[in-house]
Amino acid sequence: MFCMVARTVSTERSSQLLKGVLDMCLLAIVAEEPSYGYEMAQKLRERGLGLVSEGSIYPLLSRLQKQGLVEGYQVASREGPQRKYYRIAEHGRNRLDEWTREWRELSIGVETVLRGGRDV
Amino acid sequence: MFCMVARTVSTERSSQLLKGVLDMCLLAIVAEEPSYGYEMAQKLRERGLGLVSEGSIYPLLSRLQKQGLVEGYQVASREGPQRKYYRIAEHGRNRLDEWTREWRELSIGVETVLRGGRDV
DNA sequence: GACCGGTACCTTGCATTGCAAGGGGAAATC
DNA sequence: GATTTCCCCTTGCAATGCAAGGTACCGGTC
Repeated sequence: MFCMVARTVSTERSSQLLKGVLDMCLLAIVAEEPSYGYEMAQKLRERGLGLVSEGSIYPLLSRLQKQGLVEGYQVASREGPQRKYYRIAEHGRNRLDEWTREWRELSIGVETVLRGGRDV
Repeated sequence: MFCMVARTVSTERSSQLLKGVLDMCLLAIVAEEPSYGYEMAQKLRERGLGLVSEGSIYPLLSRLQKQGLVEGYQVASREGPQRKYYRIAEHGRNRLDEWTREWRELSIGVETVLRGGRDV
């Protein structure tokens, strides 16, 4: 009843951290194997990115498709409406590599700053 | 003359990754020892976050001050105009810890996704 | 056959954040 | 006195993710 407050990890704040990372994550999930929006949201949750909302995912997938990084196709389902699957495109795989590199560079930089510029 | 193009690592993209991270970084720098805007920009550059622009730093510092996370004070300099130093406030130190925790959580989550949910 | 919960997708309005591009002024060096 | 380095600030602007809302399909139950 009153548990909905409990695990709001810190939504407003953390959602800012997601900026520029979400599209990379979706691309990474699709690179592994084709998937559809609803399932991607679940996977993100499983892997510790529970704060991602569906409202962010669908527009993003459209954008990725428009950019030619993924390809979409319809598949019927026995447990609900049609699913819109996405698979990664050649172009998307390269982009994912770039983004991953940039992300790691930034990530290392941030850690360096957090540690006061000492050691690694 | 035409060298300004050379090291544009990938600004537009990477700047998105900074969202929600920059204030934490500034706080971390100030937590280490008091500093001023211009110097913070240099430190960020040294530590691998060269893409940060001064235009982002000054408004951010004002915000941090308004939120009571840092305190500002003027100091004369022999090598130019007055410097506006900032030191971390009690409240800021706690906030930095929170933000750091959240950042690491997210960071781990992203890595997990990038690795396809396998291993750590 | 009416209803419900889970599945699955999408849109609008909004707030936050960082940037580029501009400006100004102090001290030192030439 | 002109230039350079230092040091601060502001005004648009664009990108991104969210909340909140809506639609619709399906299988099962009553």
